[in-house]
Amino acid sequence: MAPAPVDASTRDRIRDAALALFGRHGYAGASVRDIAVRAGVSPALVIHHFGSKEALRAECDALIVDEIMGRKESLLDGEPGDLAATMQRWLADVDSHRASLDYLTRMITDGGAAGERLFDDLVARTRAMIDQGVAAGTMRAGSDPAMTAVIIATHGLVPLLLEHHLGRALGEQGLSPALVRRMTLPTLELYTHGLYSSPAILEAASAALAGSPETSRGPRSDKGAGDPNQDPDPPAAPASDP
Amino acid sequence: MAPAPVDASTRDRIRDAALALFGRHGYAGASVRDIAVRAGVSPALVIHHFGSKEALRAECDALIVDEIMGRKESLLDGEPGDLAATMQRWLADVDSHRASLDYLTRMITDGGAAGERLFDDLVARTRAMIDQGVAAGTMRAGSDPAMTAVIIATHGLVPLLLEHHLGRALGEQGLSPALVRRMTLPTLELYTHGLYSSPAILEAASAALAGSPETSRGPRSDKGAGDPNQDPDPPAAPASDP
DNA sequence: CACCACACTAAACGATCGTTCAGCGCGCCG
DNA sequence: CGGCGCGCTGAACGATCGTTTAGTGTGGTG
Repeated sequence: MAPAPVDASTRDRIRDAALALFGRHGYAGASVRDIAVRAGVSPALVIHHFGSKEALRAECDALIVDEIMGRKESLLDGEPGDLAATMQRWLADVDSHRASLDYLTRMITDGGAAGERLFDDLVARTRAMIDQGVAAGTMRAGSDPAMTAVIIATHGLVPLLLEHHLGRALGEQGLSPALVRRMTLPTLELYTHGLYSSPAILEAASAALAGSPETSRGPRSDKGAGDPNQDPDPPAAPASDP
Repeated sequence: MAPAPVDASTRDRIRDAALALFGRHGYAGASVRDIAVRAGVSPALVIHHFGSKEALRAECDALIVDEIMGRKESLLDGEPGDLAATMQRWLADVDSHRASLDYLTRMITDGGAAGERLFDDLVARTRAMIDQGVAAGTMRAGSDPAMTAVIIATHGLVPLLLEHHLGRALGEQGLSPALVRRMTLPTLELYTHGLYSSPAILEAASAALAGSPETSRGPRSDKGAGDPNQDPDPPAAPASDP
């Protein structure tokens, strides 16, 4: 990896240092002084070049957006799947893109206009990819395409958001290439066969929601949440303890 | 909602204020003075009661863990699914549990021993639930049960982690009960039928991975290992840096 | 009443934050 | 050569941070 090439311009070195530290510690957690030390300059020079810490952040945002969306094509011109393709490429060698991926995670979690645009674009591209897959017959059409696209897109972000937990829970530190590869098959299994072996739960939930379209006081089956990790019994079963 | 009941003890009021502000702005983003103002006391009293800001955080952690795991049962005694069931109940009316859910999100994302234990426990319970489902015949057994449990568990956390984006992308603000309900069917569809209409992609990826178990120069099928969703990959956190 | 424990506060301390300021050195242009 | 722009720095400013200190009032107990 080449975090801080000495031959780069001083301004670029500061920007790269900011990108690395914002990504690792968050915007609030990375001080201008820390950034200056990493870039080998004085804190005053950081402000001199960028005007303020917030403006420096904006420039980092723009750089990452460029890197994700592709420098040469506009946001929506490429193939629908190329955002995912870009991320795939990044996955191939994690280490060299670690700073960018860290920063991307912060953009999505820290909240901000740039992060919102990035997320919305990711959802839009996922939606287009699904529509294309449905048209080609390789994917199933869901009952709520907009929501399905959001769900699929967010599921794709999980390894980014929970990298640390994923690595730790599986005996590695961080998200190694080996871990990424290990995720492939179980993920594809889930997206090919699902988890449930019968449509009983889906049908039960569907019937329950159709029966109580508004806030349901009645059926205890309001499983609303996004996870299937609810108890394996059908929606009618009550959930127990407080 | 009742954020600060006046009749509660002062100590509890401080703790509740800290929980709300830590959840909303993060640990670093919420100052002792802010917490004191919200609790209607002086900043010094916060330290007087809890010793330090970090100790206050620890008490908030413990409170939330208690609330999630259930006050009366030990962490692993209950039914395998009851952690998910608890989250289900919380999501059923998000507004009244807003502070706890926000804090839970921070615990998982901010990194810390309590958050790690929480995550690991969630994965363990998810694993147990899947094993139980497989034994009962209601779920399919995956090729990598440990990884499958991690994936399913993390997918369940998505609505929490990306609440803001989810709401915005779907035209609401935050995670409304209506939105939670709307997620139910598409999620269950995904977990029942999957996304792909044929096992072709899974089989291709399976063959490719079997052919190159170690660092693969990559199946040239552009989608090969990749599916729509896996985008991510994060950086690890090495120890050192200036 | 005397005494003390304790909830509680005002003020301040030292550290660190983002930012400003005055100035230094050096290369370029007249 | 003289001046000037500019990359760059050390020092400082004011704000805010977590925490400490010294102290006040009050209520219970001897």
